[in-house]
Amino acid sequence: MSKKKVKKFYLVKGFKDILPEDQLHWEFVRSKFFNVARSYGYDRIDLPILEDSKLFVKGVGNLTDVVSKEMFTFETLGNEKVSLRPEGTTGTVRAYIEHGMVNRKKPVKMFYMGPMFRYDKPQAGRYRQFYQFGLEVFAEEDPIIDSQMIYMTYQLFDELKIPVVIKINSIGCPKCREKFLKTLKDYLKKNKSKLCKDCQIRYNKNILRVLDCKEKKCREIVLEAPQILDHLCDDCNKHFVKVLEYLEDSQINYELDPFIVRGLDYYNRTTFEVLPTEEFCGGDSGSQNALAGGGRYDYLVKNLGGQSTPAIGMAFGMDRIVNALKKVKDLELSNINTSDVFVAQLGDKARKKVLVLFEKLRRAGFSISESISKTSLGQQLEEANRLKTRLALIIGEKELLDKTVLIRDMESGNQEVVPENKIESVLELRLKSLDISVKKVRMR
RNA sequence: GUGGCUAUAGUUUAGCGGUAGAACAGCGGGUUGUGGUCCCGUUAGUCUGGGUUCGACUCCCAGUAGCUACCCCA
Repeated sequence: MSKKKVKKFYLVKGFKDILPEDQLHWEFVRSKFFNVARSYGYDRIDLPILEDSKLFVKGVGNLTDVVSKEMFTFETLGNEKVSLRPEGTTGTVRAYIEHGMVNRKKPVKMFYMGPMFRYDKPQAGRYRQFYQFGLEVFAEEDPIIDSQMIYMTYQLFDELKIPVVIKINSIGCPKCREKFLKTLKDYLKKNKSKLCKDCQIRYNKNILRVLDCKEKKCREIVLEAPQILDHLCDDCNKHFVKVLEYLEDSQINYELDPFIVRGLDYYNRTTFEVLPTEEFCGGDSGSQNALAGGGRYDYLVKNLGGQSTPAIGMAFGMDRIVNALKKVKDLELSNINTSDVFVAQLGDKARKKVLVLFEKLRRAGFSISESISKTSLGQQLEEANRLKTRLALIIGEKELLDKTVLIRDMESGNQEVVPENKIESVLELRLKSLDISVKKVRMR
């Protein structure tokens, strides 16, 4: 025996498989998203994974980390420079403009779901291909939309049984931000030498980011720093006050957090992030714990060549949410892989019969399963047991001759012989008496 | 991109400078016309490449991968 080693093929770094055993959780999250989005009047849109690189450079901003060092960018055979989308908002805006959605009934509400790609160093809760669910509302400036989105988010996590806190801030409009940046710069100038190395760089490059530096010495300085909330212009201030007003008296667990600065250039006014509560995380919070985030982007549509259109949107990190969901204790996932009836066979003729019977019952709407490649009855019933199937149909030589079917209750072990032509009605009766809804349609 | 930690069957893991052991899962059987429990059998492993050594899974170095902190973000 030669011990030749076959070279293994590894997953590409930062990419992962979502295995069958994880699909219940994913399915659960997806279906909650769909339900909530649809009930709030959002329509689905599916966008390409590949877009013109320029779109992201212009939309997200070429100074952002996401665009400047985290994009999968390459040239096609036709020399087009394209990128795997790092986020969903920009593409949605492109579609909004490209399909003349300005002319649609306002507001235009859409949701999307799919993989995003960022060339980041992978670690807990961070992958190079990850999945986002996103909501976008176009052509509505009213602050109640901001509040409703936060409201919706809270409902969603409530249904998922993941306790969260929503951190809210307003970063104003370009006008008030400009003024604020000056004030901030003046303040930090005095303390510049005390800031960490990174912040020295940020001071010149993106001074806002100094505000959410985690270094102790920076935090101390930042605590005393002027806050954008105190420097909003009248309009922005009014808008934000309204947003908060609408949230008053709600059950929503939210906090004002003046340090929520988003990393994408297009944001303005209301911004927010969703974090699991500390009690829920226990000790191992991990630093990649933002489950969702978003905000207004009132200038993006115009910036990408459309008419000036106010807009707001947010994205949910599905991988992280699924991860959090696994920590939820009293979670009841309806197993889409279970069935009510199992068909077993013995002998080649019976097998052939079952091949057809299975299809007949399936079409009649029964939730049914089989293990037709197995020959021993023991193995088949074992499978029925594993699938937690309540009833099993058994067909062997004897039943073939008599034109009957044996129905076995897997829990009590009781068996009854039923004429072949009455299978469906008897099955229906038995299931009903077991309080199992008959002809259930598999949830997708 | 900068640090830290780790690497043994599919999974979780034990171990020793000289034969790598278990549990779970899988497969087969006890029981080819009756599942769960139980019993028996069985498949399968030291990340890769160097070095030290009579001998390395063990010690050293490098690579790779995973985890993790920073960064960034979802």
